[in-house]
Amino acid sequence: MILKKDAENSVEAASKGLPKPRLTTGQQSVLDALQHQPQALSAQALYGVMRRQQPIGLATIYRALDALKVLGLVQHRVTLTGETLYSAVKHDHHYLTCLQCGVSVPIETCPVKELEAQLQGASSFRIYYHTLEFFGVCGRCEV
Amino acid sequence: MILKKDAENSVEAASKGLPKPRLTTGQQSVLDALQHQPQALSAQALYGVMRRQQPIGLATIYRALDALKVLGLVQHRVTLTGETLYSAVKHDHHYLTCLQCGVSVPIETCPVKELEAQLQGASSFRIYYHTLEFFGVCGRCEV
DNA sequence: TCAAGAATGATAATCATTATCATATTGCAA
DNA sequence: TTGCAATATGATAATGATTATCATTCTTGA
Ligand SMILES: [Mn+2]
Ligand SMILES: [Mn+2]
Ligand SMILES: [Zn+2]
Ligand SMILES: [Zn+2]
Repeated sequence: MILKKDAENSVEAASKGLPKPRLTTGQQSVLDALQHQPQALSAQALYGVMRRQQPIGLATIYRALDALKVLGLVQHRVTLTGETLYSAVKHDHHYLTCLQCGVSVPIETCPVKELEAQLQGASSFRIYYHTLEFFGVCGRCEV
Repeated sequence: MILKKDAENSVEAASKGLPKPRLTTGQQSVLDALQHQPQALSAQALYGVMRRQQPIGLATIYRALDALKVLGLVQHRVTLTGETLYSAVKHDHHYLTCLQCGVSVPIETCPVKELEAQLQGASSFRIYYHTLEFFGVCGRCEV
């Protein structure tokens, strides 16, 4: 009897032109969970969310996130408090952050698309995503 | 007798238009040390460098770096390994980094100057610096 | 079917950063 | 100039996120 437990392992994102990678069950679970989240999450937060659905280890989540990053399926950014937030690679996430109180305002515009394509061609890199964040002091915090 | 130990506390950088802040001796030392470094350093590395010249505590360095950031005199960025690197705010430091091996290639171009000025005007923020980094996989790491 | 290799999960170990707290320094009023 | 309250500093403990271990459980291909 053949177990039909292949969840399609659909990998589409940035991996165009690369031999389609097969994800482990852990990686697939983490990717699914991330794609169902409205905003970026820390590994620990993801752990809290996922363990309610299925048993999974924190180490597996960290390993999966790293692997998914290298595959171009997940992107990351580091907050001022030092925690890393992960999200599925869909659209950009850029912010204007106050160094004093930490408040972050999302930025819609992104002027680096062209440079990215340019770098992609000029370098030997396959670029998956980028981080762009402005730091300063908000009006409430300024003297 | 009046001790002439005021090291001018010259603060020029991004603090244009703000009441000139007086730096503590610790902050001034850290700023000087950073300005004499050719590249960004971690707080720990800075500790190693500075303590050879004068006695200073690691906590003081961390506190000074935070204060200097809020003053717009120091900028930071976080590496893939999780350590924060600091540098005096002079010019931008942008990179193209491999998620697999960690190699980082400096990028000269920066297309966000305009957006920054735009945000500066549209928001209530006083913007000091920004981070911009591209992530992907380098040629040596790609399958 | 089965063994080798890969993945997983529980847990210990790291390590950068923060919090404490006692001491030293500074700035300013008297 | 003196005295003191506020601030800064430094040694060290505590924290917390991430990583390393390692025994166990899947996967996979011969
Ligand atoms: Mn962008
Ligand atoms: Mn720039
Ligand atoms: Zn603020
Ligand atoms: Zn690489």
